[in-house]
Amino acid sequence: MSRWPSDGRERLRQAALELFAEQGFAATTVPEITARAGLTTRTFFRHFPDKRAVLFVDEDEISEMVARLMAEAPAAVEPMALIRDGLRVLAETRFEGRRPELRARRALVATDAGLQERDLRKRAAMAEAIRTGFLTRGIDASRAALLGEVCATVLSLSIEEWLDSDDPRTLDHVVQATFDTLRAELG
Amino acid sequence: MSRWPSDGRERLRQAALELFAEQGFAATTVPEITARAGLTTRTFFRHFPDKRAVLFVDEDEISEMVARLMAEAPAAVEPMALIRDGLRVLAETRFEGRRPELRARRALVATDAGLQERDLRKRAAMAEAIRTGFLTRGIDASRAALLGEVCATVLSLSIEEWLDSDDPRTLDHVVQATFDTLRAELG
DNA sequence: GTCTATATCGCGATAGAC
DNA sequence: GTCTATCGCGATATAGAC
Repeated sequence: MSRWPSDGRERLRQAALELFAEQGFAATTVPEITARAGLTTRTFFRHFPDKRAVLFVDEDEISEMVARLMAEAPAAVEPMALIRDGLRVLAETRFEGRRPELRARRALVATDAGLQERDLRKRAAMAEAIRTGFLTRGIDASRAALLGEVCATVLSLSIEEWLDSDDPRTLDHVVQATFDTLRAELG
Repeated sequence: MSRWPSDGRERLRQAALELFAEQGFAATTVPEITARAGLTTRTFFRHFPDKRAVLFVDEDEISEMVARLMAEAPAAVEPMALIRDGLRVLAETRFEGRRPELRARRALVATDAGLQERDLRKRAAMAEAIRTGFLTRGIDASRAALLGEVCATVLSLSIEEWLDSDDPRTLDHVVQATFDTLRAELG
């Protein structure tokens, strides 16, 4: 057995989420978090690059998932079809069924400017992953960048609408509706 | 008369930009900046909310400009026409002729994650200003949000392309070309 | 203007897993 | 032995309170 209870990272995450919920993000200090987790301040920064990172542990996972989905799709699949299918998979595996949890997280992020900026970086990372995926598939640079940004935009707006409402539409339905609205707007 | 040469804010900004260029953003401390400007650390934070803000002094101005342009346009102007004209004005008054300066700024922002996040917030602020403008003009909420985001996306991608190349196209031309590409992509 | 809290990170030591 | 997680101490910068 280890001298220290294992999985310190997860204990730190749990403690941090509890404290953020109890007293807010800004009012919670790293020493408070580590005290609750039974660790030291220094240890916190070995696991997380900064205090905000606790709320964005899955940031990289989405980009990796996007990269994998795009790499695995047959070369013949057209860009917009790939986007449609990819967003459906993303919606079903990472969003559907988590509405309450995601709402709570959104409310917390809304309380702090630093968290909002970090959230924007997450969106940018997704756009970048899509751009890279299309470049790898042989799409030219400006088309790839445009597809990445539009895809990230449509997804984030759709998530907002989906979280705002209580109607039983799935996120994927909202995404398709957003694309339709966009087409109508530009056309 | 003041005991100190006036316009401390501008001296701070100059000193900061020099030091950022000489040694990088992260390696430059606020005490260093204020020492060069002949002021105290406290004075720096009276003028700027944080170290990054030095590079984003015009952040609010663009949002205000967007709000004004949208409020002044006749009610009969269609959304996409308003966007087209608004982006043209923005491109001509705030970007055209500043390519070298904007390139240097972009290179600096690229060196620091914190600066990139702040840059993303600037983009988000613009999208939000456009969204609010359309809401005021009576457009429904989801259309307004979509128009704001798409507009911000097209502008930022166009700026990137315009800064990347040395060709003599104006930013406004690149913006229109980006809209055309987007239409083709979705259609 | 001064003072202070807090975030962040570098370094060397230590404990246990393998 | 090596590798990794942790500790304890301390330094510095940012940022805000007073």
